[in-house]
Parts: sequence; structure tokens; C-alpha cells
Amino acid sequence: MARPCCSPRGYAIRPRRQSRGKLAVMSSPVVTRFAPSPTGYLHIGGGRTALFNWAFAKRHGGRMLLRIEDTDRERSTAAAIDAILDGLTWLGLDWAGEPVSQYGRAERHREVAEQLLAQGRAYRCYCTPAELEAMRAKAESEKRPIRYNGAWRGRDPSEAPAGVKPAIRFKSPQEGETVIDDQVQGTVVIPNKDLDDLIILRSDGNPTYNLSVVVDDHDMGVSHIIRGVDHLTNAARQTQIYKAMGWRMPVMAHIPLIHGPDGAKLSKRHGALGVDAYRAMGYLPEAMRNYLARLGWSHGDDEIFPTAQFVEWFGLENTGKSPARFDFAKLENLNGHYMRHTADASLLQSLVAFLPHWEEGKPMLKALEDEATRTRLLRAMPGLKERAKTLIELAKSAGFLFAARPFPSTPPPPKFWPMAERSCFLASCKF
RNA sequence: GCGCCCUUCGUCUAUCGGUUAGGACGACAGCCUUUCACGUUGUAAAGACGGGUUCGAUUCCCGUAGGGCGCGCCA
Repeated sequence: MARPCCSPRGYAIRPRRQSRGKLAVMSSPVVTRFAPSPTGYLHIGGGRTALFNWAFAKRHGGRMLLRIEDTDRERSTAAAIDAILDGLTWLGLDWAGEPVSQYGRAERHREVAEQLLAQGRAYRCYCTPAELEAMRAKAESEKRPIRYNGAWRGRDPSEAPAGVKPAIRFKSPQEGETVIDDQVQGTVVIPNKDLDDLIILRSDGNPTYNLSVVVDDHDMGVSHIIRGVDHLTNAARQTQIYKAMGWRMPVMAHIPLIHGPDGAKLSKRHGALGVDAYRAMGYLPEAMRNYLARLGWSHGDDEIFPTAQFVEWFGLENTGKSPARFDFAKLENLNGHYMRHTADASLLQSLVAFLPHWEEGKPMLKALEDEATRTRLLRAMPGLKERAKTLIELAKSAGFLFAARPFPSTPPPPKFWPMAERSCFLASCKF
């Protein structure tokens, strides 16, 4: 049963009131989290990870938390945080409570690091970054695995060189293996000899990722961790930390990555697009959600379904392990479908919401402030939306409505207009 | 180099040992339409390779090849 859990940093996790219904048979509330690092925009893979976390939480009557992993002070920016929140909001994904700043919890992380140190599960390491770098280079040139050699693992602290601030390393088991029981990947076994003693607290006293994640997920009561497979090795390291702390493991689910059309990793490091770019290309959030849902997850032959249906169907057991390539053609087709099936008035709203994000959208946005113009566009909508695959296409094909400023009061339209526009024009003039 | 993971039409995927290997996007060819679009009908298109296990493998096991991810005082 869920118990309130309070972190020393002061935020209390209230147990969620158990909702009735057949899905509420879980003994503890489902808490997922989306934990992006604010070093850039929200890329598409992150968007899907958020979608899965969101859907999973909703599906089980739980909630999704948002944690900003901003412990890297050098690279974290406020602009990136805004971009991420903006991207999630546009995608229609909401989260419970305020976003948690991981950096804001550094004190608590240090505390755990100290505890590990006191328990003999961690030790001070006086190697300098330069020494480490040399060690790595040597290992690489000798074609040996690149790992920390544990130089300070058994060394007496009295041998510590003067003037060197130590980092704290986790004393990772050297024999045996670490097993990850993953809902998507299955049972993954990693030999402990391949996992070196990772730094959990930097020499400047700041915690590192793997420690922070474990402490935060634990303190925040996260029950299910759904993230990209690129974190699989981290999962092993984190498992060791959970064990050392005697904490209960959350359920893990590592989903496959989304690759670019060329098969290479699609991430912000490789110039992939942020979700804001998809908005600017005129895609509808609901189409985006539907498209993303079908990347790595499936429900039989079902292709097009509303988000509510996706939430009802979503489960980790239907999530595949192989990576998918991003296919614009399919996205575009799906988007066209959604445009055609969206009510005129609501599509007009989507268009108005989109216009500010389109570089050519200003004039039309201005023109649409006029009630009569909006009405005219609304009338033309049935014909317009039929042949537009994106909001950009919709806006462009609607352009004729705004072109001639003193709008001709009487048809017929000029003969050189394409038939589609002529008929739409006629429709817009219909009384 | 070491570890982990992946491999069904071009792409996303279904298949939970026995199917004419299904669907969707895309492609191609018709139909519909005074254009386009929509819609619609049809066609081409896949189990990486080699071994096992089994009466029977796309499905289970091993190997090979190819691909991906990870190996930071980044997250």
C-alpha cells in the first residue's frame, strides 16, 4: 500500500487516491516520469518517450511527473527548459505538479553519497581528470576496455596527494553480474566486470547523473521508469546503487530509439528536429501523437485511433525492441487524415494557433482578426481541408481569400485560378 | 577493443510452431472527378545467412554477417 513519502528536501508525495474501476487493482499507484536534460529542445524521440510515460500513467490511473535533469550547470539553459515545456504542451502531454529541478536537490544527493561513503559502498578517488584521460587513451591504444582501474578503491586515504579535491566513486561489485528485469527488453544480464566504479559526486561536490536519478526516482515515488534503451547500461549501474541503498527497484522499461531515415541515431546531437519544428511544418498534435504511438508499439492492425483509444490500449507488453525509422511520408498522410476529419471550426482554431509559428503566417493571422474573413474561411474550409496535408498547405491554398484586398463583392472569380480555388471561392461567397 | 540490444515488403508493423506470411504508408496501374485532392479497385514488394531442435520453423537454440546503443568529474 502506498505510504506518504517525504524527501528531506521537503516535497511530500501524497498517495494517490485509489480510483475505482477494473484498472485500479494495482496495489500501489503508478508514477512515471519524463526526465529530459535541458541542453536543447525537445527532440522527437524525447517526445515519444514522454508520450509513452504519459499514456502509461493515464492508462493505470497514475500520474506522470516531470523532472528537469539540470545538474550539468555548464550546459543547462532556461531557454531549453522553456522549449521542453512548450514542446510537451503543444503535444498535449501534461504532468502532475511542478517540474522538479534536479539541481535543486543536489544537497539530498550529496547526503546519499556521504551515506554510501560511510557504509563503505563508495570511496574517495584522487585521480585528476588529466590522469583519467591518460588512462583512457592508454587503454584505447592498447585496445583494452576503457574503464577506471580502481586505483583508489583500496588505497588508504592517508596517501591522498595534497591539494587534490577528491571525487567520490561508487564501489561497484567486481564479480558476478547485474540483472535488469526489463518490461520491454526482457532479462538483461551484464557482467559486473564490465562496469567500473563510477563517480557519484564530482570533486566540486556536485552529484552526477546516475546518483541523482536513483535518489530522485526513489524520493519521488516513481514506480515505472520508461526511457530510451540508450539508458540500458545506466540501468545496470543504477540497479547497483538501489541495492546498495536497500531501496526497492522501480519497474524498468527501455524502449527502442527512433532513427532517422538513414538509420542513424536520431538525437539532438545529430541535428534532429525538435518538436517545435514539426509544429512549424504544420502538423497537428493529435496526428503527431498517433504517428509516434505507432513507432515501436502496435495494437494489431490498427493504424489510426484517437489518443483516448491509444491510452486505453497502451501497454509495455506490446512494445517492440527494434528501432524504427522516422518516415515523413507516413506522418504526412496521417496528418492529412486528421485534417480531413477535423471539424471546420476546430481546424480553423488549429490554423490560428499554428500561424504564429509559421514565418509566412503573420499577414493571414492579421487578416483573420476580421470576423467576416474568418467566416469566409470557415465556409471555404470543407473544400480546402480536403486537399491539404499540413496546415501550411491549408494556409497556402486559403491564401486567395486574402490576396485581393478590396475583396470583389461579386463572383465570378478570375479564370486563371485553379479549379480547386475557384470552387472554394464560390463556396466562400455562398450566402 | 569490450558489453548489451536489434534483424518480416523501400518504411511502420501483425504473426504468441502449422497462414495463400496480414495491414498501413509509399510506389505502380485503373476507376471516379471539367484540374488537384479525396474516395475506390488492383498489382508489385518481406522472414539477412548458415546450422540445429521438431512431424513441421518467420516463430525456439547456436553461430555468422549487418546495424544500433553504451563504455565522461554529460545526461
